[in-house]
Amino acid sequence: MPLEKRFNKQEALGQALEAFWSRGFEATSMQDLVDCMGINRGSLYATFGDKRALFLAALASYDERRRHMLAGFEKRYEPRDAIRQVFLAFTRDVSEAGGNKGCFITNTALELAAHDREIRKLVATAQANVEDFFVRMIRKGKSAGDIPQHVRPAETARGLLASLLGLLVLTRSRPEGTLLKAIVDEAMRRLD
Amino acid sequence: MPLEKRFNKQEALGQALEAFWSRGFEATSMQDLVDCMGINRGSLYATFGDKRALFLAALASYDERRRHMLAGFEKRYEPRDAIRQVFLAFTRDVSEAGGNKGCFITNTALELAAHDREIRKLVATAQANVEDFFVRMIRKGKSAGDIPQHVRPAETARGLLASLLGLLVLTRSRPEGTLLKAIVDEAMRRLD
DNA sequence: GCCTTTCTGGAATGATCATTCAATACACGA
DNA sequence: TCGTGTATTGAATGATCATTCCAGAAAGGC
Repeated sequence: MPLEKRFNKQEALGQALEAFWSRGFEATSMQDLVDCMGINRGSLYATFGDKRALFLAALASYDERRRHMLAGFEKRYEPRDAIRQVFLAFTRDVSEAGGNKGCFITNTALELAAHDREIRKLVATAQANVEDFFVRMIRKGKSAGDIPQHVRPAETARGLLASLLGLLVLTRSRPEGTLLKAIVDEAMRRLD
Repeated sequence: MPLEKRFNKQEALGQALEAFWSRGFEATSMQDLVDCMGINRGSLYATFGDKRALFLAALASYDERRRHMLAGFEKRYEPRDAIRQVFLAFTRDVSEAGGNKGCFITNTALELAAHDREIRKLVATAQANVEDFFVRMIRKGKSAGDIPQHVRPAETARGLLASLLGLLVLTRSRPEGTLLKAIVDEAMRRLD
């Protein structure tokens, strides 16, 4: 049997994700990645392929992590609170050092989606997942009496998605806690 | 008197704006700019300074153009329609070839604002301008009877801003006319 | 017609980019 | 203990990056 790998693939991918998430695709160099992943150049190319493939792997890993988060909220909270938690999850660590990274998928949506069909599809699917999550929660909330009957699931879910994406933009340009909280509250009033 | 410039500064800046707007800062090379601006390298550096300065000039030019747009809407339309026009302005040319460029300032918010204080300030101010525009229009609409009395200006303006920014994200990742129109309608329901 | 001044054109610079490669280190099966 | 095969390492590659620079062109003033 050959020499076993000296690094943990998932850990290294996690480090790459942090770098891409914070600075984006173009502004992150392979040198940056070699440094922050604690991996050698050759190993990086051997395990992950080229820069774009590594980026896609990081994006997929983030997407999965986020799907788990949604599933967790769906299980742990009442429908209405589950929706609120999605919003709060992104406003939470904004004040920490280097914390205003926003949402990796949303950042990618603006940087790459318009010019890269594969990435656009991935991003669009991820956004549609959140939209579907909102629809599901609204329906559940309506039958549970948690959410009033006049709320229209599909329409409201789209509106919530837009508000969430807007929040994620503001996270990077105006990372003030009070503003972001106010946006969340306003968005949630759709469910009153 | 010396040889007069062979190019029009504003036109050249306009071309640079198109390039940055479409591809962002990092993905646009000086070579791209030399090509699309129809200017020589030396002239470019002599008139605009380095890449970042040119980008800032393009951003400022876009910002001014947009302020004019808002002022025009304020003059031409009833308050409620003025707000709607802002939303529609960004969904209009999405279907055209190479048209899903979104909003230059929003694109910049995600690409650069988190790591560049000067740009963050510029972006934040531009967003605040839109927010203020919404506040003004809501107040005006309320006294004109165009917008119902229960609408709270500051809060609703923030909500509208978030929806608008979300729309601008979707413009790049899911540029489907029907989705975008639906988002606009949902956002405007805040004023019913 | 020459001088000054400004703009132009493109070559040159050095840094950094993503990617490849050959040499070395290592663990296991024989 | 020796071969086999993979992982590691860091130098090397060639392209492209932003930026500088200099020789030449052109339009006044004298």
